Amino acid sequence: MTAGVAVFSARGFRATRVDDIVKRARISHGTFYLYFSSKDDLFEQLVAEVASELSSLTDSLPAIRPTTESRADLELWLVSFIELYSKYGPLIRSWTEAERGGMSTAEDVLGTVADALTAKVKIRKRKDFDPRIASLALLAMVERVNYFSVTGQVDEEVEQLARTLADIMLDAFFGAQI
Amino acid sequence: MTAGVAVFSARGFRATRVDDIVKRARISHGTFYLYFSSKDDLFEQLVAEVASELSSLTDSLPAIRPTTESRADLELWLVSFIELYSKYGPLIRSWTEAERGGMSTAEDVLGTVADALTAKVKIRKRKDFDPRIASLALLAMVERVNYFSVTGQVDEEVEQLARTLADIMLDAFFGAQI
Amino acid sequence: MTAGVAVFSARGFRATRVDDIVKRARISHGTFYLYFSSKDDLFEQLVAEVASELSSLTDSLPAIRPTTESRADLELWLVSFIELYSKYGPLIRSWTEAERGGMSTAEDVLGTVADALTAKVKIRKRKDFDPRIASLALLAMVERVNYFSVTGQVDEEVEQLARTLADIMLDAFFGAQI
Amino acid sequence: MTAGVAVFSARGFRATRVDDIVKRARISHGTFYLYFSSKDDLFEQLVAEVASELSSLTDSLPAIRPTTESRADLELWLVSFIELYSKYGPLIRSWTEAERGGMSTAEDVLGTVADALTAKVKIRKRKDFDPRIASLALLAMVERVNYFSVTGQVDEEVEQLARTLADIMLDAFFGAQI
DNA sequence: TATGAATGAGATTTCATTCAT
DNA sequence: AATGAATGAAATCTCATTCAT
Repeated sequence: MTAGVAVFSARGFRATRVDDIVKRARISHGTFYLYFSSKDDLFEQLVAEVASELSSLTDSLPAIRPTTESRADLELWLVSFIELYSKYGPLIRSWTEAERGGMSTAEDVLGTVADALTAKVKIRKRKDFDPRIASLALLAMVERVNYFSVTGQVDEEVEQLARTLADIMLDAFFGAQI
Repeated sequence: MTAGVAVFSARGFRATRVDDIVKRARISHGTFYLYFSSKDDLFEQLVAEVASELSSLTDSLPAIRPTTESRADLELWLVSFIELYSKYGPLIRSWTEAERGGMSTAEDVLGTVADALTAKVKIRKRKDFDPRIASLALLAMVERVNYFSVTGQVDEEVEQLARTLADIMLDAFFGAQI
Repeated sequence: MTAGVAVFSARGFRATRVDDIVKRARISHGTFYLYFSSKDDLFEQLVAEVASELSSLTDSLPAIRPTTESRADLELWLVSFIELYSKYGPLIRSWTEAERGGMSTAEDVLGTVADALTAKVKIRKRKDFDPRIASLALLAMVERVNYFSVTGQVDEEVEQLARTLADIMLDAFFGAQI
Repeated sequence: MTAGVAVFSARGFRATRVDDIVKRARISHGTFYLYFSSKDDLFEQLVAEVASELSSLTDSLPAIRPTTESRADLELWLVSFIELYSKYGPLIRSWTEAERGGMSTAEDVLGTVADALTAKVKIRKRKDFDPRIASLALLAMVERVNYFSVTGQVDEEVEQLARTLADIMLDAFFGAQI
């Protein structure tokens, strides 16, 4: 599974051959099929793992309020979120690869996280925009910034990133900096 | 090329067979190879087209200031940006699929747009965060929201989306609502 | 036909595409098929031309005797033979490419020349070897030496080559230098 | 590889389909590509093998002197050379087919053998001709005679052929029969 | 439990030939 | 008489999966 994460992340789902995976894992093709019924199966197991971690993280999302404590909580949560993305970001991207019939998509899962975030916004100072859209937007933001961070195109510390993103999120939700 | 956009968008790069493309274009395999030297070649031409449109759009990005006029300009620009994404979003996503050796990546191009955006922010009220990160973040946001919009998971009008996103961007840059 | 000789010579029969030929001749595919019913047809016409020239040359082969005059005649003839090979050598080689059903092969034609040569050897001083084998051998020799000459790996004048080859041939037939 | 020799010999490089090879070898296409990365690759491996055998044979070439012992040695060597040609002759011919970029050509290799032969001629009674040309010429002769022998157009025993060819060679080099 | 050679269906690509203009 | 875009049959090559050991 570790090899799977590595290779799917590097090449995307369709482009990775099970040969790539078994070579990296230093096992034989036969052994691969002893543990996974197919390439799809491995991918689905991986995705289930990510979805589950993402779901736990979602459950731990703090209430979002325009207060200093809430801000600190959000920053901490964002650090975890960013770290999850550091590990699984490219895998989640490859999950997005179109037409994987039946399987829940990365977008579905992120939609769920966005819904949770929406639900956590306790006070709405701004009546003029849909908090769900904002949530979606903000998660995308986290994801992308993390991607650039991972690829070395942005070189801030995780804590600094979390701070910047928390700023943007709180401004977005409450219309002014705390 | 139109058929190419359609099929690559629907199925992703690796998953589309040139047979899908020629069937949709109602031409033969032979004809396909008359105009494109390979499946990769078609994809690269498509990508070049998108990159070029994105580049033109980037050039037309207005100055970002905490004023009402600037806000209106930004909203208009965002409408164009969203529309470009409506057309090419899934293609850009499939562009991300795996290391496509040599070719400039979707991320590279978006990084350029982010740089342009950064340069357009004329007044910086907030000294505490990197405008480049903010730009990256905000574009990701636009992209994602658009995706949900295209797939029908969000059903606001383009204008309403542009308004919401402009709000978030200006708040992010200037720390307060105009 | 000129383009055909050039391209078949350079790439061999199977490897040349009619596209190569029409590009070099600066005509269209349509025009090609106006004059030749197929790629095979062009090749066969070319081959017929070569076979005919070779046949004329064969007819002019002088009697081979261990005399100074005969030697001079043979040298002159070899000059013509070498020149024919300079022009058509690679084409004849590509003619050799196996399995060209029905068509007379390059080997058949060279066999005919060898038979003619055999018939021209008027006096046999050496009873211990088959003049037909010698003829075959000697023609091969001319062909090969010419090939190296054409490709610049041997840089003697045609006349010098003819002299050397005449020496070998006469020695071969009569067992001693004239 | 055995199947490859057989089919390339019978049909030439371009004309043989990998389907011909796998059918003859009674394996699947997949298996073929397990061992050879392409049709070209198999051919190159075959060619390397031939070049290596030819090179060994070249190393064993005896010194050429106008003596009875030398003559016997040369005859023995020619038998080996003819036998090599019986096995690989048509393959070597198909090697000649067209520019096969990068790969050493059959002509290059034969040039090497000719150089070795030149170097082995210990005494030069005749100052009037280039031994390299003679060597080239003589090898061509062996090759061609062998071809006719293989195709049944000449039906002498290998030993008899070797004898005839040795005669021609020694006459050529020393200007008189031993 | 592990292996890896073998498979074959399916993908991409080539190119001689045609035919409407 | 000439064109060249279009064709499609046939070739090359890929890779997820199996199975005898």
